[in-house]
Amino acid sequence: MSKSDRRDTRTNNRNEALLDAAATLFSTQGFRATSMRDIARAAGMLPGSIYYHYPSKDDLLLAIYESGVTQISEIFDAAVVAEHDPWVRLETGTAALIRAVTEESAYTRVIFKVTPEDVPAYREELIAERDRFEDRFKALIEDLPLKRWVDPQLLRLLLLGAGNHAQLWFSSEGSRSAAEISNQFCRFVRESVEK
Amino acid sequence: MSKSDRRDTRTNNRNEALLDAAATLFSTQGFRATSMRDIARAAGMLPGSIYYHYPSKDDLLLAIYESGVTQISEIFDAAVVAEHDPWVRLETGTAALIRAVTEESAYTRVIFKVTPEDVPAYREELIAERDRFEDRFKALIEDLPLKRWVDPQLLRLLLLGAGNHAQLWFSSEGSRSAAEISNQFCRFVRESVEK
DNA sequence: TAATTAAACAAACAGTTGTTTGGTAAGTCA
DNA sequence: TGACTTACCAAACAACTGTTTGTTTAATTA
Repeated sequence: MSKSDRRDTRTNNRNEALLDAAATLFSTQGFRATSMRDIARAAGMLPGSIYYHYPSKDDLLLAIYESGVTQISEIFDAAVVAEHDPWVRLETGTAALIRAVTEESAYTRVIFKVTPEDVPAYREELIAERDRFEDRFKALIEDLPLKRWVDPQLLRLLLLGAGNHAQLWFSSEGSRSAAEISNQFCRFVRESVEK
Repeated sequence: MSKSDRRDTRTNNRNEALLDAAATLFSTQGFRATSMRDIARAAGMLPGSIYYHYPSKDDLLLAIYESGVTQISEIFDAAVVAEHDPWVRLETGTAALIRAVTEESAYTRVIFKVTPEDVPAYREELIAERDRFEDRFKALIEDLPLKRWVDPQLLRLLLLGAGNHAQLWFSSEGSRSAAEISNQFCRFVRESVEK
């Protein structure tokens, strides 16, 4: 173990527990409903100690957001890369989205629970982060052979909006898996819009 | 003008201005981001005066929610009642939904901006109010002649979710009207799912 | 071993939150 | 006219908010 490794280990040790605690609380209660004291308690430290790691509550969220978008992007890419048919790619990508919204990690769920409007100071930054993922979804739609009357942007917003909304009704004990939901959603549109 | 009329007029005079102010703020900033002082200022009264009309901030929201659901239900019914073809009914109903989410009154927009989880004390009540509207949408879906493999519940959640999400991207100066969006959304699914 | 640094604690800060209290002017009604 | 009610104001309340400060402990480094 090198010097810098040992140092990083020590440096990031409680930092990770802090991020985990904050991500869990933000993803379940929301940003505004979660206080720094809530986070500190869950992370096993005092409120003031958080400020050694992050200069503000907003910065704490930004760090979680960045990590969450990186995670969902990797999950998405991994699911899609193996497929070649554009419709299969759309279905596996949509399934990855629904998993990220409803299950997966607290970090990915934060992205869909906390809206950029909750943090005016970092509104632009959070939107830019989101776009890092949504651009991937956009590319998937653009590869589809669509009828001339179809507005690809609206097709994207239909699926993205429905996926986002799954957060409110999806239950992991429920009868339908993310894959089944994704399969239905894509079948709902394919025959109508495919050229 | 009868006694009770005159009394109601006086009683509800500023009450209405208060509700309007609160609905406007809740629908734009959200529930938690809006303080009683914000509302009082917008309504032209002092913070404490609000408590003459409503016993708590939560009750104020509940009143707005009830009014909003009544409004959207009337708008929805009025749009749908004139049509007989189930697909046309779905399209006009969806258009009414999108209008209620994005334009229309502050009261209808509050329903989609403020989630029941924002007000734990009235969570059940708010969900029940929402259902008053969503049941209408459900009935529309149930009237559609669908292929056997189609799960009507998921079809409902697809359209409802996408409509809900329009709140985040719809712009009234944008190129697409609520009717055009609704038309596209319904065409996206019809040929695929229709028996 | 001595100096430095990482990572926290303990306690307070100023501001904001929803809410309560006591008072009051104007309108209603017997 | 006098009792009562409506609809507010003015001021305070306790609790909570994100954040800052000074201090301390333990590990690392020179």
